[in-house]
Amino acid sequence: MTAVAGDRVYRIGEVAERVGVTPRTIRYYEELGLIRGSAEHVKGTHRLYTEADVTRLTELIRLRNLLGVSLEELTMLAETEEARAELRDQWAHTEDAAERRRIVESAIPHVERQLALVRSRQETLAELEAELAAKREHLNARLNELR
Amino acid sequence: MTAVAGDRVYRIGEVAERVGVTPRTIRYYEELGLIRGSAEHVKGTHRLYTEADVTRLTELIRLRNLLGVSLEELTMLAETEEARAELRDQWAHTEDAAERRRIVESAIPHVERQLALVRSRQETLAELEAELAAKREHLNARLNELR
DNA sequence: CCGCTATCTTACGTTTACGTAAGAAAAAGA
DNA sequence: TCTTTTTCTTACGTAAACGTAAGATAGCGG
Repeated sequence: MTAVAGDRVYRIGEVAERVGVTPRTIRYYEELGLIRGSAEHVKGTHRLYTEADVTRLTELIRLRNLLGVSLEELTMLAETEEARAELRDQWAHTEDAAERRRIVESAIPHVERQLALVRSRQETLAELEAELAAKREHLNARLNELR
Repeated sequence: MTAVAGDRVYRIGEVAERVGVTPRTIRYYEELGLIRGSAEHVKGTHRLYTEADVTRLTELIRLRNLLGVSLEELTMLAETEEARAELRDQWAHTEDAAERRRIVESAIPHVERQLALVRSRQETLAELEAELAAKREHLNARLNELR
């Protein structure tokens, strides 16, 4: 069970480059509890990240960029729940189905909160778009009027 | 030509409350050149704002909130052009049509830049939404699998 | 085992976007 | 005109989100 390949680990520099931030940012996020580390990382040693960690971090950065939320709000949104779930997911492969179900179940409302937030933002953006489009039309009308 | 009514002016406190910010924020924006003031406001006297000013400020705040851009980017986006255009618009009522046309023409690409930005943001949000929806589906599938 | 490079920890520095305090002055109201 | 309220200017303070520097150490390639 030494894995199906793909359990390659990355160091902070490589991860940072892949997701488009600096190592400092990643350590800062860990410090805030936004990503794991505080527990499973032995102080003084190099931090190691899995592909799943990279995926998660990428998602967080996207949420930050697109929604413009503060890191505190982002922490609320993402919670450490998912990280725990991801970790326990592998651990759960040998565990009983009931536990696995509980984990998956707890992950769903979390994704739905993100979805709701994204959609809400889409709606307000649609309103803004409509207003800008109307404004442009109005300007064009005025322009024709002046000929 | 003492106006058609509606040329009521507001002081900074009232404006701030209406758009949902503090007076300090408004002064700060003026300081950055995001809104007018530096020129037409006599130092030491109370600042006065028209309904058009309030509208403009509201729009700026919305762009800031929805797009999450920095005030520097916002300055680029909004430029002082529009403010000037607005002001000159009334002044242009007595002016020749050529000048009025020039003003309206210059305002259009400005609105289009904002529109482009909003739409671009909508696209990336749509992508994110699709991914989140897929993720939710995946989780639901796993959940059914566990029964 | 060794050297070199990437990381680690600690801690102070920086930028953005305002908050807040203080004293003076303008403007509104009676 | 006098009082009261709101605003003005100036300037230092602050929270968030990292940047940056320094000295030590981990860990990979040889």
